[in-house]
Amino acid sequence: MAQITPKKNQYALRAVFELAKHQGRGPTKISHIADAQAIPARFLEVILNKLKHSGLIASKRGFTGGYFLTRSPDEITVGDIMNFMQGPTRTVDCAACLSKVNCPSSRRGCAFSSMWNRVSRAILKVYDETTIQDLLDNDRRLQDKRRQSPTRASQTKQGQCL
Amino acid sequence: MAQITPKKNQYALRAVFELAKHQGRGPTKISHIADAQAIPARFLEVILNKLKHSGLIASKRGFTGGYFLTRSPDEITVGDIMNFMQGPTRTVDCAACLSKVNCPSSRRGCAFSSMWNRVSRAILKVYDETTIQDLLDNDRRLQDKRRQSPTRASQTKQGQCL
DNA sequence: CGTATCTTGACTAATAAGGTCAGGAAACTT
DNA sequence: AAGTTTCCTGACCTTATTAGTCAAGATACG
Repeated sequence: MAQITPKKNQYALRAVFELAKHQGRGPTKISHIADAQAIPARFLEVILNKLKHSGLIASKRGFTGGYFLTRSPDEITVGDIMNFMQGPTRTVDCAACLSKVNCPSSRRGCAFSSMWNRVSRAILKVYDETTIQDLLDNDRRLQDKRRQSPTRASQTKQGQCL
Repeated sequence: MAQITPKKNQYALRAVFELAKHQGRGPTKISHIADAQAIPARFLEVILNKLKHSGLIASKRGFTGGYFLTRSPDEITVGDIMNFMQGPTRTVDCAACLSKVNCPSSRRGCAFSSMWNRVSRAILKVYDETTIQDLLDNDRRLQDKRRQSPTRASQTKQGQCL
């Protein structure tokens, strides 16, 4: 099935989400994030390292080291993460043009370009409107629900679902 | 770069678009569509054949054969094509869930699921709102513009741009 | 010093996308 | 009826992208 966004980006998002959970309580280790969010640790190393270059997260080495957010969760949007992870914008020059060289899209568009642009913007809009804090709130709300009426689902290990 | 939708789907859309251009003038041959829309002919065979199973298009064999639409272009949406091309919906069960087995998404959701669902719906909405006729109208409008102020871009072979 | 952590780039494996081929079946033309 | 032109079908191949691993190094703490 066509994925909305590559796993790598999902991992990045979930890692930031996990960091947000620990916000204010010192650095969080890769190994912990990997565990909590069910991400292959070695792969996560690569991702977090890349993500560091965005400035959204920072790190500290050594025994008490780990990663942490540089801003509060309500000042980070999903869009910040997604945009960084997939180079600059899917929006420009005729999003899905097959032959960018000959496509005069940016000046005049082609029959399809306006639709692709609307799609791109629609996706971006959702990402930009969603902050990490929103996700934390979702999470909290769901946990409360589960506490009220526990089921088999509530036993499931954390971090399985993106 | 991450593609919004695979080329196969883009080809399908462009093929239907091309058929719409010839609507009412008898079947259009694969070879013509392939040519007009710059799609590899052999690949297009596969795509059109699949698309036939959606009922959106039909075919006729033999010397005067080819493909044609079964409804008028304003009764076909891009969503019809996209939905058919990529199996049933990207929306259900936690669109991007990593571990569908353990994910209780459909009943309770996870912190991320509501966002993924909003993304899916946003995409689908654009697709569903756009008819093939809309694309034809775009195309017509752009051609008129070009006729008024011809540039190098206007010389470009047709069908390069999705 | 020793251990635990991040850092980095190069490497490999798996999967999906993109595309091709050959042989057959229908339908028209003459 | 013969021949040609088209669609039909499934199996096949190739390439690009995604996913993931590894090893050696650098930093920091105790």
